[in-house]
Amino acid sequence: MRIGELARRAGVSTRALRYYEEQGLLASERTASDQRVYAEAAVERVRLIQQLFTAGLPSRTIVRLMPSIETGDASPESFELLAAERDRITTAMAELAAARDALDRMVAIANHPTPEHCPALREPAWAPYESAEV
Amino acid sequence: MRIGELARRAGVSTRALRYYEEQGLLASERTASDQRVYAEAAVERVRLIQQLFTAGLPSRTIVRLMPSIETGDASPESFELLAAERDRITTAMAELAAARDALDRMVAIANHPTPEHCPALREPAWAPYESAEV
DNA sequence: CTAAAACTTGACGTTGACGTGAAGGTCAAG
DNA sequence: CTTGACCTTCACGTCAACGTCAAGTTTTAG
Repeated sequence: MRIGELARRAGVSTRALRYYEEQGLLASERTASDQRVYAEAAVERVRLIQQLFTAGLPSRTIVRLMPSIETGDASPESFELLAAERDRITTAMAELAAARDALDRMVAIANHPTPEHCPALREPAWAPYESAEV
Repeated sequence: MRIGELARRAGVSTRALRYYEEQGLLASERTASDQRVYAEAAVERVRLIQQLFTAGLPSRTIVRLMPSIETGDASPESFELLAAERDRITTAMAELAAARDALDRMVAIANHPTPEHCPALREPAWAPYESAEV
């Protein structure tokens, strides 16, 4: 398949696919007139790349994981990289949960007509801030 | 307190604090010679801002939430915004979990000497990709 | 009094994953 | 044959949250 069909099927732009190739994330065969040709597996490959981008992995890191993706082996460096990224993602999830809790506290307080009775007010991670004391 | 102390206590740079003020996220009093002066509550305020940044909220959105933060009220628009961001964070957490699972599958496969016996190979979200069929 | 530390505004630089033309070749259909 | 969809490379633009000088002022310590 050519680049337009892959883009549609994988849900990305053709520009993104050329960018992936430029970064060494996605190989392609070429026709006699230099048009890119992809195998079926490229669709899922692109979706995996997108997933890793969404998880905050930069392209350089994904490139370094490519050998493991292609061959299914685990060089000790790749393994370490996988573990490190796994930890980073877990940390990011915890930070998201903390931020969501902060928003939830704001919602809870906003819903209370008498905030004096709300225990969340006594853990003021978002303490009211009127102005500075000169 | 002045900007340097606030920066140290909140764990950010002075540049960041001036940026927050520029974006309307953090007010400050000024001395006669225009130096910034902050109240104690600014420390936690900055930490909240950092937490929301970490959660992916852009400064424009945080600015729009500021009235709720300051007054503790819930204008319907602020409430909608809070709910929308909460949902976005929940979605982001799910995406992170999915990416982490993908990395875990790679680890699991790498640990298997005989991948034919590994059931994860039959859900190839990361299907092997050698080259395109011309 | 003086030197260092801290502060001010202003303005350009960085990073990553693309967007967006420009200027032109290629390919299936009528 | 020609039109229009699709493709190529090249290259500059974008956005956000700051980093990093520059050049001058203010505050603090000795």
